[in-house]
Amino acid sequence: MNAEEYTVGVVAKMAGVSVRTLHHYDEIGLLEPEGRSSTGYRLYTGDDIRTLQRILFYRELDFDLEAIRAILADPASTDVDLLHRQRRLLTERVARHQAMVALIDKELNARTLGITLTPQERLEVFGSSVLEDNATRAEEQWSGSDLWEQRKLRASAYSAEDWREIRSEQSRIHQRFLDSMNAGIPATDPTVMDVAEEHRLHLHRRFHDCDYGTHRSLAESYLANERIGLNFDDVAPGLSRYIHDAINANAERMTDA
Amino acid sequence: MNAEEYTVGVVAKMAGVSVRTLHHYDEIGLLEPEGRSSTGYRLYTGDDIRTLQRILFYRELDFDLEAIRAILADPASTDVDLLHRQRRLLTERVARHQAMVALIDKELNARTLGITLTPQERLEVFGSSVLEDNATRAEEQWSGSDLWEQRKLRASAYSAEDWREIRSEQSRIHQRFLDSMNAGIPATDPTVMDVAEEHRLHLHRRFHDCDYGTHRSLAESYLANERIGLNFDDVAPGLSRYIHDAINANAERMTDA
DNA sequence: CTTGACCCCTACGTGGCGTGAGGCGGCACG
DNA sequence: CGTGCCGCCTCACGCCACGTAGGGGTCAAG
Repeated sequence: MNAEEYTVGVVAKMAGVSVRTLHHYDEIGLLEPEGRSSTGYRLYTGDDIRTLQRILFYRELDFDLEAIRAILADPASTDVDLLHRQRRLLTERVARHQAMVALIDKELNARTLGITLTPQERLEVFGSSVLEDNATRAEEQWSGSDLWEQRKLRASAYSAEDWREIRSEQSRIHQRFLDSMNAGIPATDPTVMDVAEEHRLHLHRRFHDCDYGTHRSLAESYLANERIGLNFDDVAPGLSRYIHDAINANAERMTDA
Repeated sequence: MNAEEYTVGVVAKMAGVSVRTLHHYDEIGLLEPEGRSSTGYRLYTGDDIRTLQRILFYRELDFDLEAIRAILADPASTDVDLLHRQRRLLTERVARHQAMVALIDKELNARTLGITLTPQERLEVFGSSVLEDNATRAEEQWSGSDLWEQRKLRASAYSAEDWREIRSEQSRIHQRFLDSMNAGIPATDPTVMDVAEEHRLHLHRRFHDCDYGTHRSLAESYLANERIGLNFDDVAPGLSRYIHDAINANAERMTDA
């Protein structure tokens, strides 16, 4: 049963990394195999492999090897803060990538329609969704992260009864969006904007501060998510877009007035 | 109006990159500023900035600088195939990142509950979601991509009238899930499983082949997306999870029988 | 006893910058 | 008119996480 000793090549294949990588980890002392054969072959045990899996996990999260070494060395340093940080980085990246997929879709759509986008048009898109993003990202995402904290905090305080109530509020709002959309009413119709306003107030009361700007960026994220075909796009294709438009129309109406 | 000439520092700030990066791009001839001032200062024009934006776009997609150079050089290579490829890369990455976020959440949850995961437990997670992922990723993602093609193909054929019909089907199904959840009926109740089965048939008829396995992985993606707080979680928190559970219960019932 | 796959180690290469060092250019303030 | 001080310039070396090449031992099968 203790015959679980593997040579580099085997381990490499199992873990999906190169032999050189294992050599490297050995060199820098990040993962030294338990033993060597009489002929100098590295012999990895099951424990080693498990350590390797942890290493690869953190590597995938974009920790550099020194950080990983620290994590492995001090079991307590896998601390919550660190994980939160990584979570934030990941979700930021996901959001950016989703926006980029939306971009690609836009380009593809234009192409299949035979409309080659002018450089200008293309750059507007890049400008607003990639670069501006890059510039203001930190700020935006911080506020975004803040919202999340707030939301979590409040959510944790609700009872099962509260949740039932909240859900019924939500389902009513949701249904009204759906009905309007199915009836063919444009998202910019005042009655639909009213629903958007209710949606905003609902979020504000139940979850987190939600001014018009915040509401707008939430709408963006609905949209970004719809583009990759997740969301409840399966349940109601176009609904994300519809709600998004309504929210924006409402925000404009309210901030102009 | 032609006063749009910017020095490195300005451009760097605008684009959210370092001055050194711009120097580097100049060095390797990837982005050479249109001109220089009499004193040797790099002067970037609006066009240069737009090129930079494209560069950063592709960089975000993990193209190396040589590949980017090629793309920029050959206008025809911004072609549909390439975009499709990039779309796939992006969505794959999004999926992986989302899975990783879910992983982090799991770890965080365990920690706040004071349950330090045993190495064993942790490795089950790693095994299934990271390493196995590494091994079978290509295959999985291909089949996933297939569904998408099918879906798009079919979706493009529907008329506005069709869509109206489809939406009403969907909204009925959606509403039934919501009602059941609000009524406190467990997701594993046969009546709810029936809704899940209808959902599956709906997808199958309207969008793409959808056997129980496919349905299950769709359920997973709903869930993965809920974890990052997007989706219609704002509209109905817990609904993703509820539908997910119903789908799984239904799939089990059907494949066992 | 050969063959071919696998292992060892040494050592240099690479990509995409970061990080000085040493020295001009420009301009606001005293 | 000097004098900071910031921003720009050009070398040029450093860094990380490996890739790659090369010369040579090892192991199991035929």
